[in-house]
Amino acid sequence: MRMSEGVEWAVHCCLTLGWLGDDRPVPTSRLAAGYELPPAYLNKQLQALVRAGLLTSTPGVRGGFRLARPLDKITLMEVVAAIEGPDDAFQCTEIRRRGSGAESPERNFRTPCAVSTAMRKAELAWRRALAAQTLAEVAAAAERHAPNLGEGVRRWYGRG
Amino acid sequence: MRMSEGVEWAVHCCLTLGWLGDDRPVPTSRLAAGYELPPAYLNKQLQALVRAGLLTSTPGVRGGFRLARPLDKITLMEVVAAIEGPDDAFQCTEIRRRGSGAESPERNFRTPCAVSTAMRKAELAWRRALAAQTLAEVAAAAERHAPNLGEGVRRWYGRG
DNA sequence: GCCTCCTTACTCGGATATAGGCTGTCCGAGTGTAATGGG
DNA sequence: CCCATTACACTCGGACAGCCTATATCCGAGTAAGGAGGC
Repeated sequence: MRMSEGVEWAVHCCLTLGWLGDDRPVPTSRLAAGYELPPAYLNKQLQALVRAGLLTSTPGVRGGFRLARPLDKITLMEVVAAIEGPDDAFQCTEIRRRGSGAESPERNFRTPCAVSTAMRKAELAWRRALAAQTLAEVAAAAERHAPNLGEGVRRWYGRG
Repeated sequence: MRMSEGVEWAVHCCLTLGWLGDDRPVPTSRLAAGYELPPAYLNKQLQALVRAGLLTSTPGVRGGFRLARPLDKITLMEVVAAIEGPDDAFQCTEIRRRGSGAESPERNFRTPCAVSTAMRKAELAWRRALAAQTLAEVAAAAERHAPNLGEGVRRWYGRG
């Protein structure tokens, strides 16, 4: 079970957009250069963030992406869901009904599968932990070890 | 991010072995028939459980697999780790060091990446929730809705 | 009748194909800019 | 000098290949059972 690499890219790009701060959109090419990522593929990931309502895109010459909301209104859960999709990692295929289960009609399969319930319980804890952290908190944690991080980013993007 | 289907198979097979109860090993072909699963591929998953120390295998005519420990000594975390491997779902590739980061030598990259830390925090919650649930508890939850479940399984496997 | 040996069938274990999804790339539609020509 | 027009360069957006892992399968090594033969 490996999470898509796009999640890492998406979180970092959102943080960068937050540090830049102003409302001028940033094109994919610039963000890709800022992390040495393949521009076209990064664009694909940013499109997913737009569809999820986390970013807004503006076409045209001075176009690009900007945050749809401030960082303290975006949770890690939203970014992960935007890239990875809404499905749970564990997907119950109801194998309990097949084979031996099919031959015991006295069992009621209306009640949810106990295995699925247990796995879902754990995933819920994961989702809660993701939803409890906003991107603003992550940005603050990053700046705790590098106080002038935002300034450096603004300088690199030519927005000092 | 989709978890391997083998996790579901592994948990259900362990529960079945627990319900059978006795020490006679159960071959893969029988377990596969009990859930209508491809026998050879199920065997591969059970091999992983053996390597993880959850099952023991015995070759030969009356061979097969049996539980290495009782169900209350096996957690969901162990089964997931046995099938999915020990790696975290989110793998930090340190993109912060590339591009703009490479040109700011004043930043200290000794401290862990804040994004990675936040994601790891959520995954830790997931792992804790998995480790807090034993297979015995899952089996008990399943029997709560179907009291004679174990008996039905034993009958199907010819061990009434 | 009992013990030993041998054949045999069955099981696990790893090596080998196949498929689906993530990764990566390319090209077209659209838009704001900037130059250019006319008034 | 000012304004309208037009060509253009740049951006997003979706459609198109490549690779890597999960899925599925097959065959060989090993083992214990069960039967046959000899004592």
